[in-house]
Parts: sequence; C-alpha cells; structure tokens
Amino acid sequence: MPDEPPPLSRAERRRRTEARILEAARELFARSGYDRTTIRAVAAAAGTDPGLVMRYFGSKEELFARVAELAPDQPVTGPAEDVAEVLLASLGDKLRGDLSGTLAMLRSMLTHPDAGREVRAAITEQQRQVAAAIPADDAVLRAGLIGAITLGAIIGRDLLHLEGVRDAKAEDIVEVLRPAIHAIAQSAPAHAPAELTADLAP
Amino acid sequence: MPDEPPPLSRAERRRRTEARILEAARELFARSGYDRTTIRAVAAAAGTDPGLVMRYFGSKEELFARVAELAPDQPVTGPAEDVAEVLLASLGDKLRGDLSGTLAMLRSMLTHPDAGREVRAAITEQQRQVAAAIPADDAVLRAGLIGAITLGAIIGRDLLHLEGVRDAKAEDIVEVLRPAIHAIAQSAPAHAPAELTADLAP
DNA sequence: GTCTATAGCCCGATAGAC
DNA sequence: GTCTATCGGGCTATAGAC
Repeated sequence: MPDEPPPLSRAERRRRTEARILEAARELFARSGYDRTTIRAVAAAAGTDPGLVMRYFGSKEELFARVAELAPDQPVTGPAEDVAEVLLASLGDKLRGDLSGTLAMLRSMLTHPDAGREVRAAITEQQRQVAAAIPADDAVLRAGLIGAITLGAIIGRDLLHLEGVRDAKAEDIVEVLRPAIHAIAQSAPAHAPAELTADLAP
Repeated sequence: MPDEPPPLSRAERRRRTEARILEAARELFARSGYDRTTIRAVAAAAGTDPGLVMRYFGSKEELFARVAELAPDQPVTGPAEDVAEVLLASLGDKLRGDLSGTLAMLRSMLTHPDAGREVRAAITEQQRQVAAAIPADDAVLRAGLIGAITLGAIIGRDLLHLEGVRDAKAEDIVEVLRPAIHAIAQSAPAHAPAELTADLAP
C-alpha cells in the first residue's frame, strides 16, 4: 500500500488545480466550442467547483483567451519560388503539433466573434506576407485562398473528421496539397518544368 | 393618401407571417449560428412574437431544419479527366447562388452537432463519387481534401470575409482553384500537357 | 387565431461561510 | 484559500387570456 502522499504546499496545490482547469477547459472548448462549454462543466472535469474557476481566471472570456490560442505562423520570407514550400512546411507543423489550443479557437471561430477576429487576423497577416512574395496581380486573392485551403484541411481533418482525411498522416496531406499550393502560388512544383504554370488559364 | 389595403384572408395573413419568420430566421442563423440565434430575436425581426414562432414551427430545432439547408450537389459522373471540371462548375454554382440557407448550416456546423452531421454527410457523399472516379490509391484522401478546399473557400469568402476573397467574383475564385483541383484529382488542367501531373511528387 | 404571461431550466458571476 | 449558496438574467417552451 502506498504511503501517505507527501504534503503539498498551498501554492503547489493551487498550481496543480490551475493546470487541471486549463487542461479541462482546452479540451472542452476544443470539443464543444465557446458557447456550449460551461464553467460548471470545466470545473467538474477538473475536479473542482465553478467558483474556483471564476476566482482563478476572472471570467469565461478570459479563460477562453488563456487556452484558445493560434500558434504563431513562421514568417514567410525568401524568394518567390520557395513560398509554397514554406507554407507547406508550416502546414505540416500545424498538422503534426498538439492542436487542442488551436482547435478550441477554430471550433469557435464561426460563432464567437472574438475567435473569428483572431483567426481572421492570423490568416490575414500570413496572407499579406504571401501576397507580397507572389508575382501576380491577383496575389491577395491567391494568398487568401491558400489560407482558406489550409484552414479547410485542418477543419476537414480535426473538426469534421472527414473519412480518409481524419486518419491521414500529416505528410500525406502535405504531399497531396503540394502541387495545389504550388499552382496557386504560381511557382513550379519541385522538379517540374517552370514554363508549366505560365499558361494554365485558357 | 392610399386607400385602405384590401382585406387579407386569415390564411393569407398567416402565410405571409410564416414567410417573414422564415426569412428572418435564415438571416439570423446565417449571421450568428444556431446557439446565438434566439426565437425572440427571430420573432422581433419578423415583426411578431415568440409564441407564434413556436406555434408555427414547433421548436427552434425544427425552425433551423426548415431554413438551414445544403443545396444538393449535382452528381459527379463522367470520365476521370472531367471530374475536376465538374467539381469546379459545382463550386462556381455554389458561390454564385443564394447562400443564406447554406450559410446558416455552415455557420453552425462546428458547434451544433446536427449541422455538423449534415455537412459531413453531404461532403462524404460527393467525396465517395469523386473517389470512385479518381485513379489513385489514395483517392479517398484526395477526394476529401477537394471537399475541404471547397469548404475552406466558401468559409473564407462568406463567413470569415478574408480580404481579397470576400469581394472576389465566383469566376475568379474558380479560376485560381482550377489548377489546384486538377492537380489533386490528378487530371490535366485544360489545355496543359498531360504528362505534367505524372511526376509532381519527388 | 393571435399574443401575453410565466413556468422551468441553466447559465455566468458574486457574496460569504468555513 | 476553498467551496457553497444564491443572485440576476436569458433562454425555450407552454398555458391561457383576449
């Protein structure tokens, strides 16, 4: 039989409770979105009570802000022909990484205005960088659609759980999207002749 | 000064009120999603009272089902090399059409389980048809990603209002996505040499 | 038939007992 | 510090007045 656990300082107990609350909140926000996740449910999942959650985090909104976060995109720099590969590497990272904080944000983006603004701002920032690097007069549209495609892929895999996508490895998704992203960025896919992309439009 | 309006039969008055409720519901569900749209707000926007809305439609759930509907996808048939063009034409139709019923469904799909199932089912059905027509061993993944891309484009334009996308004409979006969809469907884009798509992956 | 009033429930947030 | 009890408010849905 185990001995009595070593006594925990109050600070340590508090730290652990906070961590449990944060983890529970992240999971519930990711699974159910902002509106359908209640402070009460978070407290229950964390093994505490609603009052404590409020005391530690102030409000539901602040708790959400603490756990729903978009991983910052790595800056898109370098020559135009590398832009697509940088974006694909970034997508691969997102698909491979721990997404629960991101999913909390994405799950809520269509119904919680703050989350919508956050996602929009993140996409817009990357979009600007991509647009600046792409040699096309509709570069903003192309960059925006690349962002939309990335978003669609993550939604399809992790939120809608589309079959064939939900269980796909990150590498496989990146592989399938590679020529698509290259085509939109108007860069030649790896080892394909460059004059290809010049006259795709009739 | 106008004469007294011609008297309306009760049936006619009821029909018009129902129509106003449906229109208001469609718009509010599309703008705010299922949870944040209240029967009270629908009634107010339609110029009636909540009780009447409940009386006519039974429940909030039934009202939602009446207005949030996905336009049925046209079947994807024909030879493999035409699949991409059929899908692009279908996307163009969606982007051009009146979307408010569709947007009501899409806005709610991440947070309202019924809406999520509905969207998933619609994408899955089209996905099956596309997968059957594509000559690749990862056809299900490719078909799923095409669905995800389509979804991402509509979300980016009509729900997230990404700049450069929100005001883009349907034709322009289709044009930019054309080579991308062809690449994923492994069909040759219009008038481009066929051996192109054979060795895109290193 | 149309609308008002309210029941019944769950929520976020707060106050105060221990 | 931790937790319980409750407040005030919004909601869907219902019952009943006109």
